Amino acid sequence: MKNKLPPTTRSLPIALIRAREGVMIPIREMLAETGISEQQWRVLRVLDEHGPLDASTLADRASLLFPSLTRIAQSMRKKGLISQVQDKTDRRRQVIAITDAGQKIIDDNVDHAVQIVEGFKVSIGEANYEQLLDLLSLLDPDKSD
Amino acid sequence: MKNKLPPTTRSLPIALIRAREGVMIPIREMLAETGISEQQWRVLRVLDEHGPLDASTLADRASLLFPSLTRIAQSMRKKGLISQVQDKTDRRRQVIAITDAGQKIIDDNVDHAVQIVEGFKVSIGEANYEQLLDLLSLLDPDKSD
DNA sequence: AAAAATTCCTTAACATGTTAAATATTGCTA
DNA sequence: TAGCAATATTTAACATGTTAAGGAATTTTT
Repeated sequence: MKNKLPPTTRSLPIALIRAREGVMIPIREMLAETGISEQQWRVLRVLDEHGPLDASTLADRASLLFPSLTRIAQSMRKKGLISQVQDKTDRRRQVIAITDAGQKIIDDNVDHAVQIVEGFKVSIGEANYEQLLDLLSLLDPDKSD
Repeated sequence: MKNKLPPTTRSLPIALIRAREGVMIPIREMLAETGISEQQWRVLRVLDEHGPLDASTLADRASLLFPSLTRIAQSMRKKGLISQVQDKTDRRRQVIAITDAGQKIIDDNVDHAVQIVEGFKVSIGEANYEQLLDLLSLLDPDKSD
Protein backbone atom coordinates (compact mmCIF):
# COMPACT_ATOMS: atom_id res chain seq x y z
CA MET A 1 0.00 0.00 0.00
CA LYS A 2 3.01 2.25 0.36
CA ASN A 3 5.81 3.39 -1.90
CA LYS A 4 3.53 4.45 -4.67
CA LEU A 5 4.78 7.96 -4.19
CA PRO A 6 8.41 8.95 -4.59
CA PRO A 7 10.26 9.36 -1.29
CA THR A 8 10.01 12.86 0.10
CA THR A 9 13.70 13.33 -0.66
CA ARG A 10 12.78 12.93 -4.31
CA SER A 11 9.68 15.09 -4.23
CA LEU A 12 9.65 18.00 -6.62
CA PRO A 13 7.89 20.51 -4.33
CA ILE A 14 10.25 19.70 -1.46
CA ALA A 15 13.30 19.79 -3.71
CA LEU A 16 12.25 23.26 -4.89
CA ILE A 17 11.89 24.49 -1.32
CA ARG A 18 15.25 23.13 -0.30
CA ALA A 19 17.01 24.49 -3.34
CA ARG A 20 15.52 27.86 -2.60
CA GLU A 21 16.73 27.71 0.97
CA GLY A 22 20.24 27.07 -0.27
CA VAL A 23 20.10 29.83 -2.83
CA MET A 24 18.76 32.36 -0.37
CA ILE A 25 21.45 31.89 2.28
CA PRO A 26 24.08 34.19 0.75
CA ILE A 27 21.43 36.55 -0.57
CA ARG A 28 19.91 36.93 2.89
CA GLU A 29 23.33 37.70 4.27
CA MET A 30 23.70 40.48 1.75
CA LEU A 31 20.25 41.90 2.38
CA ALA A 32 20.62 41.78 6.15
CA GLU A 33 23.20 44.52 5.83
CA THR A 34 20.90 46.69 3.75
CA GLY A 35 17.89 46.35 6.05
CA ILE A 36 15.47 45.33 3.31
CA SER A 37 13.75 42.02 2.74
CA GLU A 38 14.18 39.68 -0.13
CA GLN A 39 10.82 40.77 -1.51
CA GLN A 40 11.73 44.43 -1.30
CA TRP A 41 14.95 43.65 -3.15
CA ARG A 42 12.92 42.01 -5.90
CA VAL A 43 10.66 45.06 -6.17
CA LEU A 44 13.66 47.35 -6.48
CA ARG A 45 15.29 45.13 -9.07
CA VAL A 46 12.18 44.96 -11.22
CA LEU A 47 11.68 48.73 -11.05
CA ASP A 48 15.35 49.29 -11.86
CA GLU A 49 15.04 46.95 -14.80
CA HIS A 50 11.76 48.13 -16.30
CA GLY A 51 11.22 51.64 -15.01
CA PRO A 52 7.93 52.80 -13.45
CA LEU A 53 5.21 50.18 -13.50
CA ASP A 54 1.61 49.84 -12.48
CA ALA A 55 1.07 47.70 -9.43
CA SER A 56 -0.30 44.69 -11.30
CA THR A 57 2.63 44.41 -13.65
CA LEU A 58 5.07 44.99 -10.82
CA ALA A 59 3.52 42.26 -8.69
CA ASP A 60 3.62 39.90 -11.62
CA ARG A 61 7.26 40.56 -12.49
CA ALA A 62 8.40 40.44 -8.87
CA SER A 63 6.46 37.21 -8.31
CA LEU A 64 4.43 38.68 -5.49
CA LEU A 65 0.76 38.25 -4.81
CA PHE A 66 -1.21 41.42 -4.98
CA PRO A 67 -2.03 41.77 -1.29
CA SER A 68 1.61 41.20 -0.46
CA LEU A 69 2.68 43.92 -2.84
CA THR A 70 0.21 46.37 -1.34
CA ARG A 71 1.76 45.92 2.10
CA ILE A 72 5.32 45.85 0.87
CA ALA A 73 4.77 49.00 -1.17
CA GLN A 74 3.40 50.75 1.90
CA SER A 75 6.49 50.03 3.95
CA MET A 76 8.81 50.88 1.07
CA ARG A 77 7.08 54.22 0.66
CA LYS A 78 7.61 54.95 4.33
CA LYS A 79 11.29 54.15 3.90
CA GLY A 80 11.40 56.39 0.84
CA LEU A 81 12.55 53.61 -1.49
CA ILE A 82 9.71 53.94 -3.98
CA SER A 83 7.13 56.50 -5.04
CA GLN A 84 3.53 55.78 -5.86
CA VAL A 85 1.13 58.01 -7.78
CA GLN A 86 -2.25 57.59 -9.36
CA ASP A 87 -2.20 57.16 -13.11
CA LYS A 88 -3.79 60.24 -14.69
CA THR A 89 -5.55 58.53 -17.56
CA ASP A 90 -6.82 55.59 -15.49
CA ARG A 91 -7.28 56.52 -11.88
CA ARG A 92 -7.62 52.90 -10.80
CA ARG A 93 -3.97 52.36 -11.57
CA GLN A 94 -1.13 53.11 -9.16
CA VAL A 95 2.17 53.84 -10.86
CA ILE A 96 5.16 52.82 -8.76
CA ALA A 97 8.71 54.01 -9.37
CA ILE A 98 12.06 53.63 -7.70
CA THR A 99 13.45 56.68 -5.86
CA ASP A 100 17.04 57.84 -5.62
CA ALA A 101 17.29 56.23 -2.20
CA GLY A 102 16.00 52.96 -3.64
CA GLN A 103 18.34 53.18 -6.58
CA LYS A 104 21.23 53.70 -4.20
CA ILE A 105 20.50 50.37 -2.52
CA ILE A 106 20.65 48.67 -5.89
CA ASP A 107 23.85 50.42 -6.87
CA ASP A 108 25.52 49.73 -3.54
CA ASN A 109 24.83 46.02 -3.79
CA VAL A 110 25.09 45.16 -7.46
CA ASP A 111 28.68 44.03 -7.21
CA HIS A 112 27.98 41.84 -4.24
CA ALA A 113 24.93 40.34 -5.94
CA VAL A 114 26.92 39.59 -9.08
CA GLN A 115 29.50 37.87 -6.92
CA ILE A 116 26.83 35.66 -5.40
CA VAL A 117 25.53 34.64 -8.81
CA GLU A 118 29.06 33.83 -9.91
CA GLY A 119 29.46 31.73 -6.79
CA PHE A 120 26.50 29.58 -7.79
CA LYS A 121 27.83 29.12 -11.30
CA VAL A 122 31.17 27.99 -9.95
CA SER A 123 29.56 25.81 -7.32
CA ILE A 124 27.34 23.74 -9.62
CA GLY A 125 28.98 24.49 -12.95
CA GLU A 126 27.99 27.07 -15.53
CA ALA A 127 26.36 24.55 -17.85
CA ASN A 128 24.30 23.07 -15.03
CA TYR A 129 23.32 26.54 -13.93
CA GLU A 130 21.97 27.51 -17.32
CA GLN A 131 20.22 24.21 -17.78
CA LEU A 132 18.63 24.46 -14.40
CA LEU A 133 17.14 27.82 -15.37
CA ASP A 134 15.84 26.29 -18.58
CA LEU A 135 14.24 23.37 -16.79
CA LEU A 136 12.68 25.60 -14.16
CA SER A 137 11.12 27.78 -16.82
CA LEU A 138 9.32 24.71 -18.13
CA LEU A 139 7.38 24.64 -14.88
CA ASP A 140 6.61 28.35 -14.88
CA PRO A 141 2.84 28.66 -15.22
CA ASP A 142 3.14 32.03 -16.96
CA LYS A 143 5.18 30.60 -19.79
CA SER A 144 4.44 27.97 -22.38
CA ASP A 145 2.67 25.82 -19.86
CA MET B 1 26.01 51.04 -14.69
CA LYS B 2 23.22 48.57 -15.31
CA ASN B 3 22.93 45.08 -16.69
CA LYS B 4 25.59 43.65 -14.46
CA LEU B 5 22.95 41.43 -12.99
CA PRO B 6 21.00 38.88 -15.00
CA PRO B 7 17.50 40.03 -15.91
CA THR B 8 14.93 39.09 -13.29
CA THR B 9 13.45 36.59 -15.73
CA ARG B 10 16.78 34.78 -15.53
CA SER B 11 17.23 35.06 -11.78
CA LEU B 12 17.60 31.80 -9.94
CA PRO B 13 15.59 32.77 -6.82
CA ILE B 14 12.72 34.05 -8.94
CA ALA B 15 12.85 31.05 -11.25
CA LEU B 16 12.58 28.79 -8.20
CA ILE B 17 9.56 30.67 -6.91
CA ARG B 18 7.79 30.53 -10.26
CA ALA B 19 8.52 26.88 -10.78
CA ARG B 20 7.13 26.18 -7.35
CA GLU B 21 3.98 28.12 -8.18
CA GLY B 22 3.49 25.98 -11.24
CA VAL B 23 4.13 22.75 -9.42
CA MET B 24 1.79 23.62 -6.58
CA ILE B 25 -1.25 24.40 -8.73
CA PRO B 26 -2.49 20.81 -9.19
CA ILE B 27 -1.34 19.84 -5.70
CA ARG B 28 -3.31 22.69 -4.15
CA GLU B 29 -6.37 21.56 -6.07
CA MET B 30 -6.00 18.10 -4.59
CA LEU B 31 -5.41 19.36 -1.06
CA ALA B 32 -8.30 21.79 -1.21
CA GLU B 33 -10.62 18.81 -1.29
CA THR B 34 -9.01 17.25 1.77
CA GLY B 35 -9.06 20.42 3.88
CA ILE B 36 -5.39 20.29 4.81
CA SER B 37 -2.58 22.58 3.82
CA GLU B 38 0.41 21.78 1.74
CA GLN B 39 2.57 21.79 4.88
CA GLN B 40 0.26 19.44 6.71
CA TRP B 41 0.41 17.11 3.73
CA ARG B 42 4.21 17.12 3.95
CA VAL B 43 4.05 16.29 7.65
CA LEU B 44 1.74 13.36 6.99
CA ARG B 45 3.89 12.09 4.17
CA VAL B 46 7.08 12.20 6.22
CA LEU B 47 5.42 10.43 9.14
CA ASP B 48 3.96 7.84 6.79
CA GLU B 49 7.38 7.31 5.29
CA HIS B 50 9.52 7.20 8.43
CA GLY B 51 7.18 6.34 11.26
CA PRO B 52 7.08 8.29 14.54
CA LEU B 53 9.69 11.03 14.76
CA ASP B 54 10.83 13.61 17.24
CA ALA B 55 9.86 17.14 16.32
CA SER B 56 13.32 18.23 15.21
CA THR B 57 13.76 15.41 12.76
CA LEU B 58 10.24 15.84 11.49
CA ALA B 59 10.71 19.54 10.89
CA ASP B 60 13.93 18.85 9.05
CA ARG B 61 12.47 16.16 6.80
CA ALA B 62 9.32 18.14 6.05
CA SER B 63 11.38 21.26 5.31
CA LEU B 64 9.61 23.29 7.94
CA LEU B 65 11.10 25.72 10.38
CA PHE B 66 10.70 24.73 13.95
CA PRO B 67 8.23 27.40 15.02
CA SER B 68 6.11 26.61 11.99
CA LEU B 69 6.04 22.94 12.90
CA THR B 70 4.99 23.75 16.45
CA ARG B 71 1.92 25.60 15.22
CA ILE B 72 1.11 23.14 12.48
CA ALA B 73 1.38 20.24 14.91
CA GLN B 74 -1.02 21.98 17.26
CA SER B 75 -3.69 22.33 14.61
CA MET B 76 -3.11 18.80 13.32
CA ARG B 77 -3.52 17.44 16.84
CA LYS B 78 -6.82 19.27 17.14
CA LYS B 79 -7.93 17.69 13.88
CA GLY B 80 -6.80 14.29 15.15
CA LEU B 81 -4.35 13.75 12.31
CA ILE B 82 -1.30 13.20 14.48
CA SER B 83 -0.46 12.24 18.05
CA GLN B 84 2.22 13.83 20.16
CA VAL B 85 3.73 12.40 23.34
CA GLN B 86 6.74 13.21 25.45
CA ASP B 87 9.67 10.88 24.97
CA LYS B 88 10.10 8.83 28.14
CA THR B 89 13.87 8.72 28.19
CA ASP B 90 14.33 12.38 27.25
CA ARG B 91 11.43 14.48 28.34
CA ARG B 92 12.53 17.40 26.22
CA ARG B 93 11.63 15.46 23.11
CA GLN B 94 8.16 15.31 21.61
CA VAL B 95 7.48 12.19 19.60
CA ILE B 96 4.98 12.76 16.83
CA ALA B 97 3.15 9.99 14.99
CA ILE B 98 0.46 9.75 12.35
CA THR B 99 -2.99 8.62 13.49
CA ASP B 100 -5.47 6.44 11.65
CA ALA B 101 -7.35 9.54 10.56
CA GLY B 102 -4.12 11.01 9.22
CA GLN B 103 -3.22 7.80 7.49
CA LYS B 104 -6.62 7.76 5.84
CA ILE B 105 -5.92 11.11 4.22
CA ILE B 106 -2.71 9.74 2.79
CA ASP B 107 -4.38 6.57 1.57
CA ASP B 108 -7.32 8.41 0.06
CA ASN B 109 -5.05 10.68 -1.96
CA VAL B 110 -2.08 8.56 -2.93
CA ASP B 111 -3.47 7.69 -6.31
CA HIS B 112 -4.29 11.27 -7.13
CA ALA B 113 -0.85 12.40 -5.99
CA VAL B 114 0.84 9.77 -8.13
CA GLN B 115 -1.22 10.98 -11.07
CA ILE B 116 0.01 14.53 -10.52
CA VAL B 117 3.62 13.43 -10.44
CA GLU B 118 3.09 11.48 -13.65
CA GLY B 119 1.59 14.59 -15.17
CA PHE B 120 4.77 16.53 -14.53
CA LYS B 121 6.92 13.80 -16.01
CA VAL B 122 4.83 13.76 -19.15
CA SER B 123 4.69 17.53 -19.30
CA ILE B 124 8.43 18.20 -19.20
CA GLY B 125 9.73 14.76 -20.10
CA GLU B 126 10.89 12.02 -17.78
CA ALA B 127 14.58 12.65 -18.41
CA ASN B 128 14.21 16.36 -17.74
CA TYR B 129 12.26 15.60 -14.60
CA GLU B 130 14.97 13.39 -13.14
CA GLN B 131 17.71 15.77 -14.13
CA LEU B 132 15.88 18.68 -12.59
CA LEU B 133 15.74 16.82 -9.28
CA ASP B 134 19.45 16.11 -9.53
CA LEU B 135 20.30 19.73 -10.24
CA LEU B 136 18.08 20.97 -7.43
CA SER B 137 19.77 18.67 -4.96
CA LEU B 138 23.06 20.36 -5.79
CA LEU B 139 21.67 23.52 -4.25
CA ASP B 140 20.30 21.79 -1.16
CA PRO B 141 22.23 23.17 1.81
CA ASP B 142 21.77 19.94 3.78
CA LYS B 143 23.50 17.84 1.18
CA SER B 144 26.97 17.94 -0.29
CA ASP B 145 27.04 21.70 -0.21
C1' DA C 1 -27.17 57.54 -20.07
C1' DA C 2 -28.25 54.22 -16.26
C1' DA C 3 -27.27 49.58 -14.76
C1' DA C 4 -24.37 45.75 -14.81
C1' DA C 5 -20.11 43.64 -15.40
C1' DT C 6 -15.13 44.17 -15.30
C1' DT C 7 -10.73 45.86 -13.76
C1' DC C 8 -7.38 47.58 -10.31
C1' DC C 9 -6.28 48.03 -5.94
C1' DT C 10 -6.90 47.73 -0.86
C1' DT C 11 -8.36 45.48 3.44
C1' DA C 12 -9.25 41.64 6.24
C1' DA C 13 -8.31 37.21 8.28
C1' DC C 14 -5.72 33.43 9.01
C1' DA C 15 -1.61 30.27 8.12
C1' DT C 16 3.19 30.10 7.45
C1' DG C 17 8.10 32.03 7.22
C1' DT C 18 11.59 34.08 9.90
C1' DT C 19 14.32 35.69 13.72
C1' DA C 20 14.86 36.20 18.54
C1' DA C 21 13.76 35.31 23.23
C1' DA C 22 11.84 32.21 26.81
C1' DT C 23 11.18 27.63 29.02
C1' DA C 24 12.20 23.06 30.33
C1' DT C 25 15.16 19.19 30.50
C1' DT C 26 19.55 17.03 30.24
C1' DG C 27 24.58 16.80 30.45
C1' DC C 28 28.81 18.47 32.05
C1' DT C 29 32.00 20.39 35.37
C1' DA C 30 34.00 22.24 39.33
C1' DT D 1 25.90 18.05 44.06
C1' DA D 2 25.32 22.80 42.92
C1' DG D 3 25.88 25.43 38.95
C1' DC D 4 26.65 26.23 34.22
C1' DA D 5 26.41 24.96 29.40
C1' DA D 6 23.93 22.55 25.84
C1' DT D 7 19.70 20.67 23.76
C1' DA D 8 14.65 20.39 22.45
C1' DT D 9 10.75 22.76 22.17
C1' DT D 10 7.63 26.61 22.69
C1' DT D 11 6.22 31.39 22.49
C1' DA D 12 6.37 35.95 20.68
C1' DA D 13 6.50 39.41 17.13
C1' DC D 14 6.44 40.85 12.71
C1' DA D 15 6.61 40.09 7.52
C1' DT D 16 4.83 37.50 3.86
C1' DG D 17 1.67 33.92 1.51
C1' DT D 18 -2.97 32.93 0.52
C1' DT D 19 -7.89 33.31 -0.19
C1' DA D 20 -11.89 36.04 0.08
C1' DA D 21 -14.33 40.21 0.40
C1' DG D 22 -14.75 45.28 -0.30
C1' DG D 23 -14.30 49.83 -2.71
C1' DA D 24 -13.37 52.88 -6.53
C1' DA D 25 -12.92 53.67 -11.40
C1' DT D 26 -13.66 52.11 -16.02
C1' DT D 27 -15.91 49.57 -19.70
C1' DT D 28 -19.79 47.22 -21.58
C1' DT D 29 -24.65 46.45 -22.25
C1' DT D 30 -29.08 47.73 -23.01
